[in-house]
Amino acid sequence: MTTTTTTKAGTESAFATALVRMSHVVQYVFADVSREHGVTPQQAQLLCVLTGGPIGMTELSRLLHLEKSSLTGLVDRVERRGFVTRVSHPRDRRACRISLTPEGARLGEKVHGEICARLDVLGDEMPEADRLRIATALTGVVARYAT
Amino acid sequence: MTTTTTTKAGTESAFATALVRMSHVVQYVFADVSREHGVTPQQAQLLCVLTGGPIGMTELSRLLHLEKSSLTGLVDRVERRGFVTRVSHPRDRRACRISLTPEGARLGEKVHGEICARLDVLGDEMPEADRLRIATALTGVVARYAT
DNA sequence: CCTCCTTAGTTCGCAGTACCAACAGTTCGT
DNA sequence: ACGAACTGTTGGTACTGCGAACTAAGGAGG
Repeated sequence: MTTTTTTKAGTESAFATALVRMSHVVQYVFADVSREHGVTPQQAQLLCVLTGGPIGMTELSRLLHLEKSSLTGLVDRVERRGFVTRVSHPRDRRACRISLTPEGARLGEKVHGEICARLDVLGDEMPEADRLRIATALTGVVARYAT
Repeated sequence: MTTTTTTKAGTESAFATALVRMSHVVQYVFADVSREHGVTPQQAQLLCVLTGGPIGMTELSRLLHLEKSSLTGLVDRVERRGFVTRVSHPRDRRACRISLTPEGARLGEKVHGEICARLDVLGDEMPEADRLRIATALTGVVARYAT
C-alpha cells in the first residue's frame, strides 16, 4: 500500500510533536525519581499501581500492558527487594494477589508523590485555567485511545 | 479492598495524572508502530532522530539521553539490520557520524509519519484552536523542563 | 467419578536495553 | 613533545519483554 498518501513532508504536526516531547519529559522524570529511590521505572510503576490495593497477576498484566510471563520476572525482582509479597487466594489455589509490604507502600507513595510534584512544577507558571484545560483535553485524548 | 484514600493527602493532581496517562498512550503508539515495522521503539527513535541528518555518537547520546556505551550497542544492532552506517569523520579520526541508509531513511520517515498520524487522530475531534493551544502549552512545559 | 476445556501463573530461551568502569586512539593546548 | 581532554568501544552485570511450552487448579458435562 505505498499509496500516494504524501508520507513525505505533509506529516508536520505540532500537536503530535508536542505530545511526543511531553511524553519524553514524563519518562525522564519517572526515570530520575525511580533511580533516586533505587528502583527501576518499571518497578516504581508496579508499586504505584499497587497502592490502590492488592491485584492478581492477570489483572496486573492488563493494567501494565505486559505479558504475564514478563510480569512474573518483574514481581520476582520487586519481591526479592522486599516491596511486595504474593498472597495466595483463599478460594482459588491457582491464583495469588500481589500486595505491597509496608516498606513497599511507603516507597510507592513517595515515588508517586514526587513524580506528581515535579510534573506540577513544570506547569505552575501557567494560569490555573490553562492547566485545567490541558488536563481535561489530555484526558479526552487518552479516553479516545481506548476506543 | 477499597481503602477510600480520598481523604488522604493533597497530592492529587489532575494535571500530573493527565500527563502521565498521556505519556503512556504515546508509548503504546510508539511501541505498536515500531513493532509493525519490525524494529524496537528505541531503534525507531534512533531512525527518527537521524532523519534530520547524520549525527555523531556523543551528540546522539545527548539527544537520546543515553550513555555512549548504551548507544554503541543500539547503533550496532540497527547497523546490522542495514538501516544506518558509521561514516568516519574526514577531519577527526576518532569520530564517526551515524548516517541513514536509503532503506533506513525510508523506514524512519514511514514510522515517524505513522506515529504522527495516529496521534493526530486522537485529537481530531477537538477544535483546531484547542489543539493548537495544547501544543503551545505542552511545548512550554517541555521548555521549562530543560531549565 | 472421570474426562475435557479453561484459567492462573510459571519456566525457559532469546533478543534487546542500559548502566558503569576501564580502555585505546586522537586531538589539542601549552 | 607531554599531558589533558575528548571520541567511541569493550566487558560485565542487571533488567526488560516476548512467545512457546508447561503445571496446577477450577469448572462443566457425561
